[in-house]
Amino acid sequence: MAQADEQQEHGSVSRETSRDTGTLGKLMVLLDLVTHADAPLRFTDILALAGQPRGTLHRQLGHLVEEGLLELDAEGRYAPGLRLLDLAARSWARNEFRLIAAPHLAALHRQTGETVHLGVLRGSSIIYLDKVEGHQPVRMYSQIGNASPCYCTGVGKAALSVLPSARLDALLPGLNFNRFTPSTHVRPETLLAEIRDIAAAGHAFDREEHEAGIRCVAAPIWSDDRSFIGGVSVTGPAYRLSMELLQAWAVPVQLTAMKIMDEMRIRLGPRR
Amino acid sequence: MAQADEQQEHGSVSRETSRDTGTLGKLMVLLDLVTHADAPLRFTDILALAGQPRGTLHRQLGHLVEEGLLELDAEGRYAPGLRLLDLAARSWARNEFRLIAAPHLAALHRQTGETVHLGVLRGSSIIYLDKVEGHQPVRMYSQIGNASPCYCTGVGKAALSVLPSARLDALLPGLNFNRFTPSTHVRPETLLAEIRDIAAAGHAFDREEHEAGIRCVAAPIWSDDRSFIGGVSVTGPAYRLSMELLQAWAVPVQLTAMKIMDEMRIRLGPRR
DNA sequence: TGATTTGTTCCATTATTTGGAACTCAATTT
DNA sequence: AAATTGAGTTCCAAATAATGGAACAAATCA
Repeated sequence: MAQADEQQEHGSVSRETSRDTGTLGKLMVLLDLVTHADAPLRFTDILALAGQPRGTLHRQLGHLVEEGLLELDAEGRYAPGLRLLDLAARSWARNEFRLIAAPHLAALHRQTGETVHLGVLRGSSIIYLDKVEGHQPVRMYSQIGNASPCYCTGVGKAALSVLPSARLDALLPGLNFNRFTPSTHVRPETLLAEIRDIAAAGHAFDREEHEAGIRCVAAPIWSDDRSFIGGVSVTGPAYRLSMELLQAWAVPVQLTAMKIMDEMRIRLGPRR
Repeated sequence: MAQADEQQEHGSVSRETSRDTGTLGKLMVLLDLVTHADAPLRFTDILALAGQPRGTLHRQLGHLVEEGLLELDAEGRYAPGLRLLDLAARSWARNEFRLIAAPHLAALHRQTGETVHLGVLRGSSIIYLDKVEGHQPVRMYSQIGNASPCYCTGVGKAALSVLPSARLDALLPGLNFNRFTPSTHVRPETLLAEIRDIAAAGHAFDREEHEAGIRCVAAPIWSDDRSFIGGVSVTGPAYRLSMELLQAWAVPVQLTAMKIMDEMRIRLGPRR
């Protein structure tokens, strides 16, 4: 089983590295297809995308629908199912890392007045686990649970800066750089150079690299054995957050990250 | 210590009606086991709960972990995986019903100043799809995605009131009533009687039936063919929301439900 | 009306899952 | 230190489920 070890899926790209998870793997490919689409898919659309025999696909989709992972509307279109929400809600509610971090995020928010994010590195994506923001009407799922690329987000670059070099070397070639803004990294070399600087400084900036007009400063959070890597950030509009201000906030952001790590060692054991 | 932040409702727990979804069904049982537990489970715990041969279980869990649906920590304990968050975020972001309802929920919130919920009936549970609330620090997953029983929530009882009687008759005997507060319904007869009243009135109250000190008024939302049933509600603390006030709010809540239904007919087609 | 696209069912073949047992490794007891 | 227990992992013939081609409906089009 010469399988790629651990790193996986870069965003919405198809999974070339087919995992050896038997039947489940095939079904997850379908689930990904439907959830990554930006509109409900007809049977034939999926047929073309999945490239499987009609009979097989029909049964697979039927199973996914019966389990509530997909939903089939009256017009015969497949959409992500509500079962996913229930499962995710439980996953989130109990996540130990998030629970530990929550009070520290709140404190950082009070200190800065800007939006605070908590994210985890998963493969080459950052999955946002929590955020604390102001009074705007809540659109939480718009961030929480969302997977963003690691190469153009503050939390992502901070996370990469504490990744063991072997894993970093394995991950970099697999990235497919997407130029979101003029300042997005698009070459592994420049990214790697910045990651070195970040590792030395202990914090990372997002200089409008993911979204024009949005800046952030982030610090990495990691377990001793690097089996867990994430980060915390303060984000806001560029007109309000000068680079000087962000530079000043690097200290409280790093302190927050350290407090979270300290508590993780206490609560989850120092080992890992 | 990480547990217990969540009220544990176990609505339709064990699946007696083993679905015919082959391998997927068996894996989903495991996923449910782990996500419904209130702490990470060790291999042996799951072995006891699932009642399967060790070899089989080991491979199944391995597949779930490899797909990111479960996570295995350094101490050998299984917890829900982050992949679920990503999937759910996409499911939520695109949900047509939620998107249609959102502006109407916001309007209702402006009108009442209290928390507004949007929920969908799924089996015998209400899954909350959205909420609009005040300025308190956001704990959104604490509601969104959460499955609550239908017999003791405003949205749930409103939903039941528009359920075709055949489906209601099929659903009632399967409920296992859990007395959350002194006023929780615990017998199908009294629940059925109230549902009749709700059907006549067009709105439902939650008189501290799910959580002591919390009241709400809700109205049902349904598609013509009843393939889709949900509801909208205004919720708040009993000391602030007298029954008279709730009674007065029944009108705007019902109006909100109707506006949402009107727009659903336009956007999703009147057929269903 | 016939032709075409779309969705569904069937079933022999094939591949995966199953489950008992043997094995490893660590912790605990004698 | 040796033996015992407990927890987790690996193996492989047998049982079972998935596969995919083709035939069958059902809608849509020309």
